[in-house]
Amino acid sequence: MTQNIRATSRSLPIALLRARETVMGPLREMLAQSGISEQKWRVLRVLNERGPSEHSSIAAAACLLLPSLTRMLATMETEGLITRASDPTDRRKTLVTISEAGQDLLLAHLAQSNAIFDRLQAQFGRDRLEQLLDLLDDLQKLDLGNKP
Amino acid sequence: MTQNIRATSRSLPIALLRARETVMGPLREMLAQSGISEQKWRVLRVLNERGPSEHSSIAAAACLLLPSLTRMLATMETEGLITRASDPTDRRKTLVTISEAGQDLLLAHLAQSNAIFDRLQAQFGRDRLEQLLDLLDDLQKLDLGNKP
DNA sequence: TATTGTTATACTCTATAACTATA
DNA sequence: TATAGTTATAGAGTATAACAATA
Repeated sequence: MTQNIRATSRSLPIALLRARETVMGPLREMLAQSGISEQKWRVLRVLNERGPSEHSSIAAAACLLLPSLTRMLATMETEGLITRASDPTDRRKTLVTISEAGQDLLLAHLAQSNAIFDRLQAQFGRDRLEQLLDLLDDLQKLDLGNKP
Repeated sequence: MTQNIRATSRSLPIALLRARETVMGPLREMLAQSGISEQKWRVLRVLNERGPSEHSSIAAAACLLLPSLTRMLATMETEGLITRASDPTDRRKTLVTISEAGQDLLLAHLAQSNAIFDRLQAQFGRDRLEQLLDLLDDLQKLDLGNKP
């Protein structure tokens, strides 16, 4: 066993991934029923939260690369989940908007999604969950010299 | 804007992912130099920590599916990073061991990896980082009724 | 009959670069 | 010349199911 290497449970990337896999377990059942991928779910959540948005801004918020997003949005448009229109003030930009059907999809799974969150909160503790979310939010805001 | 839906920054799966992307930024440069994928890196870390391990155990610890792992290990064996041998006490099982070359690869990037961690620790605060790692470790241990 | 792992298959996302169009 | 987004392409990982070997 090599020395000086941090335990994997104290490796932040690995710890974040393991925690995420634990949380995603029950959510994946829900997503399977909804018929959309985890990535598309994030895009809908971001659009619902921010309103009409540019591709770059969606990609950053949903943790996706622009080329991935481009193709996903094309599919989502044919599925009627979003609409696209070019920005009149700068025609290089495209503004993406969540459709009624997209909002309905989010709402249709809201109860189930909240139930999963509540169960997690009950097991983990409300205060500690808030504390964790605060720490994660601060971490995400750090500038580590990437994201150029 | 639909009501009653949690802000994405308070969605645990999204918050975990965004935090992870922030942390992975500088690490990806390191991995690009090492020539192996993020997934293979996790497998090496797990093997280095646990010693000879079965596929199922590696898959769970490195957050990979068994079929993905099977093919990755085949590649890693030809690359000389690991060795495989069937368990003499139960010949269904395969024991995977990190090779010298695999350990050397981890060690070759240890200084760089530690520097990245130290920079993060300096910006985020040592205590808060420890607190975060503790919370993540506890979260990962929860039984949410998945992982059957 | 249950467990461990492999193979097969289809699909999605990732990653990089080259390209278009607008500014 | 820089920016926003698209297209092209290759490849890697994901997800499911079906299968083999062993227990």
